[in-house]
Amino acid sequence: MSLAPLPDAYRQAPFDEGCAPRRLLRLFGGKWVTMILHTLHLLGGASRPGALLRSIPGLSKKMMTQTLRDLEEMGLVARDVRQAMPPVVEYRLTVLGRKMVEPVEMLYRWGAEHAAMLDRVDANLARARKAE
Amino acid sequence: MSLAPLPDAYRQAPFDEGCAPRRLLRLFGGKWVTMILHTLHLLGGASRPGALLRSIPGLSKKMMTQTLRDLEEMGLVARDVRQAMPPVVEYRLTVLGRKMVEPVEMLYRWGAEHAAMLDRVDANLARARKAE
DNA sequence: CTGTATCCTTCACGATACTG
DNA sequence: CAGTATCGTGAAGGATACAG
Repeated sequence: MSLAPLPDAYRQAPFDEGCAPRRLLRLFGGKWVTMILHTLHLLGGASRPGALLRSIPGLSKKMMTQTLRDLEEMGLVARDVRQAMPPVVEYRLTVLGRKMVEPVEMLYRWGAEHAAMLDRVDANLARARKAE
Repeated sequence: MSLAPLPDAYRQAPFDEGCAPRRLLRLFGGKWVTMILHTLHLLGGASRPGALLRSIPGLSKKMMTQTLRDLEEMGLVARDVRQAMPPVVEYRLTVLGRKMVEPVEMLYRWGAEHAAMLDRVDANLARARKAE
């Protein structure tokens, strides 16, 4: 899996504080951001909070809404509300959001294809910690 | 940029706590992990700590050594020491490390190619925060 | 069902100073 | 030059209970 030549912008200042890659990683830094984007993408169309919550083991109601709010502010996710009792709420990716999902999908794909490698990394870690 | 069909392992349990993608993201969670891997890769061959430190704005000596130790334990980075005064130390990616660099490079590449999109995300965020 | 408000704990990170 | 030790802080995340 060899990589194509790097674009110019990449060569210029790949290490600066505010460079694009660092900003991207910062954006994905939160524990649930990528999970939620990825799930919204996989479920497709509009998703209700309950479904989202059930789809992501370990995710709490609080962290879900908090993360969704952040994604909303970034313009990656839209929230639709239909007043009723009980209320009906749906979340969906915006156009911008669908584009930002690309790198997330890359990561998920790569991770799934190289699970064995991650096993080795974990095994190395466990052995090293034990040797102390 | 359309994506190929998903591999089976990816379909099976993409949401579980211990699934490969989540482990990958967890591995990259540290603030400096990806930066250091990426830099070791770009510099190529063996790198001295000083050079590394100078290449990554904002990185402190402490966080550098700490992160390098972690990467060593994972088997991604090797440390060569030549006893002398002053001592000569070099870090290089292992075979495993060179493979694990792939997803990092993907992120950097994508980030660089879509800097404008990241600008929009940041602008959205700034506007939303200001509107409060 | 969806969302908010508190409280509390943890730990990742940074600043600083010191050793060989 | 490389590395360690120590202390302090903020922010992220989890548990719980409540509200519309």
